Amino acid sequence: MCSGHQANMILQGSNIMNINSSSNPLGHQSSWSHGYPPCDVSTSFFGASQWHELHPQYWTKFQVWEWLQHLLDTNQMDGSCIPFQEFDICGERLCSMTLQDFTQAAGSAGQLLYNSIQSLKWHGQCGSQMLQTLNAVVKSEHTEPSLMTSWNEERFLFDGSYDEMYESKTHCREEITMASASHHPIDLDTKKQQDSPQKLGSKKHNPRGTHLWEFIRDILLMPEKNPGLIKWEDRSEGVFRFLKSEAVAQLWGKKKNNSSMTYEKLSRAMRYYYKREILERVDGRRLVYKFGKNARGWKENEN
DNA sequence: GTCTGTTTTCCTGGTT
DNA sequence: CAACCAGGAAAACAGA
Repeated sequence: MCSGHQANMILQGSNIMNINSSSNPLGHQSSWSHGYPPCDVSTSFFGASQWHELHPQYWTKFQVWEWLQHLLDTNQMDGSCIPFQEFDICGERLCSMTLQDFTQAAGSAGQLLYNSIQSLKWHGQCGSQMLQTLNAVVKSEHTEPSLMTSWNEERFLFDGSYDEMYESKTHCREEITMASASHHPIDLDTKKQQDSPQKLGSKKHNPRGTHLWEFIRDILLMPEKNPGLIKWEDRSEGVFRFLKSEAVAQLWGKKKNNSSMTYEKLSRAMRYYYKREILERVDGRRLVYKFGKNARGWKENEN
């Protein structure tokens, strides 16, 4: 997965970048970016997030989204815990929301969101105290130490942030059901005992990383940060097309720390998905693929 | 160390 | 001709 070296580069970039900086947080100029708009896709899509450096009031919609994602990641909640569609708002609006608003918008997760935003509003950052509070309320079923490390060491790596959100949807749906049924915060100490080992082991491979198809999906799901790499051809049918095939391959290679990745090789991996019905063939259309029945998390109103 | 699932690499041949 | 597609074979890789 992500090497420490790569991790450090990204982390450093995200920490030192400021709005006027033109430096590439990944530390080099990608050859494939030549000829593209002056936008490093690896930066704009994955790294160099600055929501944590700005007062929430000044967040863009996307930064609001990143904050939500951060909460999910940090607390090992999954995507269905927070209805992102309810937070298609900028920071100013977010800051004006009351606890009631949050609860209305996000149900049992509302309290967490409210606490977090209050802390950010008054302290300017998501401090450890905050995380402890959050962790006390929604704990992970995972116990690996890395998950409990400070978010600023881990959370801005482009590894795993979006996939986890989708991979554990089912799990969180249960959490939400439990929490709303009991009107109590989610107690995962109890829940942990209820989970069977098999269930916890259901995330067999790739617990933190991402599969190629998830990587592709996540690019598609972030239109604001997807500088023309891949686009939906038919959103409801899950049909999409590569616009910059080699750029996507390079980005994938960057994620896997493999500088020799090409679209040729990426597409071979994509073709393996046909058999597993993660993708369906789209005949006669170059660079066009379609999500299959075993691909999850791409539908607009999938829950 | 083995097993297994996934991805990478290389390849041949075909299509747009 | 370049770029892409299809899929076999085998190696590499990572997690269990």
